[in-house]
Amino acid sequence: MTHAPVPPRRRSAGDRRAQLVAIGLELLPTTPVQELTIDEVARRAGISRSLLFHYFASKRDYYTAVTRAAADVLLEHLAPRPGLPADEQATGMLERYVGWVETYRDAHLSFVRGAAAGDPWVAGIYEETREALVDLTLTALELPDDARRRQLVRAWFAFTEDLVIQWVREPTMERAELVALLRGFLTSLLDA
Amino acid sequence: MTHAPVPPRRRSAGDRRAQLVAIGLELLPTTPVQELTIDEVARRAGISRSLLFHYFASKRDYYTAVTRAAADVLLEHLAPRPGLPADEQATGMLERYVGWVETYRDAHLSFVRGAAAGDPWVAGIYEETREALVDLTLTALELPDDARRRQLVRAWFAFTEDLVIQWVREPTMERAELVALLRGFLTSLLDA
DNA sequence: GTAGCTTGTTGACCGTTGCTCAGCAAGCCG
DNA sequence: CGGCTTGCTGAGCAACGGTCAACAAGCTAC
Repeated sequence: MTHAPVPPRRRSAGDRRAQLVAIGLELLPTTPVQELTIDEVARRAGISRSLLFHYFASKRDYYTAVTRAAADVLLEHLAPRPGLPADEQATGMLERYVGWVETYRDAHLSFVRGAAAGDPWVAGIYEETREALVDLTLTALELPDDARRRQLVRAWFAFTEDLVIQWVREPTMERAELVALLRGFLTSLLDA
Repeated sequence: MTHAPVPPRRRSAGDRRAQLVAIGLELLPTTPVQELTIDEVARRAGISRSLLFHYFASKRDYYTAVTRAAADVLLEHLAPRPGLPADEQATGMLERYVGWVETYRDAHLSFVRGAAAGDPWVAGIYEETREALVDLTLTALELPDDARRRQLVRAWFAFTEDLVIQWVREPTMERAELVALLRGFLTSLLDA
């Protein structure tokens, strides 16, 4: 009698899609998005490659879905908490951002890397995410958004991203100091 | 009588290597580094795939060589001009950097993108380049380099990179203003 | 000039991977 | 039971990275 090696179950379309995206998210921390192979994902899901192509038209279609899912989780985590005074929202977001990078280090780095990577589609998704973050920040600061301000906030976010990632790897200052520094630069940038 | 379609010539090892890297550099602006195919490169060089593998052990080996070549060109362009007073060096570098991005827009974007991309080897090369730029900046400012300062300068460079790329796409201020803003940001960062 | 060495160069072949397609089979309704 | 929808598979193709044995261009040595 052999241990029947997981008899493949029939699932609803929604379930399968969700399962496949979830597998992609699990793999994200260890593998750059575009490098994960269809074979591997299908194997983990216990299905054939063909089935994956039934749900996602192409490999790109698949990993953009995974990337978008990752972006959504991040955005939701950073979303402003209602009921706080407006000027604390920005600081709160910053603190949540730092906490996020601290907690999900590798996964986040993988996400950022994959996002900036060669593939224009994935890059596009990350662009959207950044724009959304800029929107969040500007409304949190109750500032109107002209083109110039958007550019500055976006660049400030690049600064933040880089510094936080470095800081997590080698903390050269107190956590509070880091947040204060980032916060201070944002305001001084927008005042000038 | 047929037009002999470019009779393949025998070249010295050095020539071939240089030619192949040059082709990679030409392709950089239009194609993310890791996505250029060996077939395409070989075809452009008028040689067989096999020959490329004779000079580069693997595809990765090839495109890291291309990436390194691109990085070298950039570094050389930014290198401090001897004979200038120390405090003008930083501004000069900044201006050359802005000019560089203005001139080579797509190629540079492709380089940055490819550099941050999934492949750890390519990412490593870009890391080195950034570190070298940080070194250049710190010595230009005649500052000692502790870990904290390095982090700040690196993050500032991320800021600069992002802002300049955005600015080239949509100039929201005068060129001089941009350079002054970046320069001012750097000094105020290092004073705090 | 021809034998022989070095070395630039190639074509044939292999394994993997993204992707297609015809068709099987599980569940459900009549 | 027959027939319908639909989740699902296996065989197979094309493209790509990579290997290998062998050819051939140019040089030197006799």
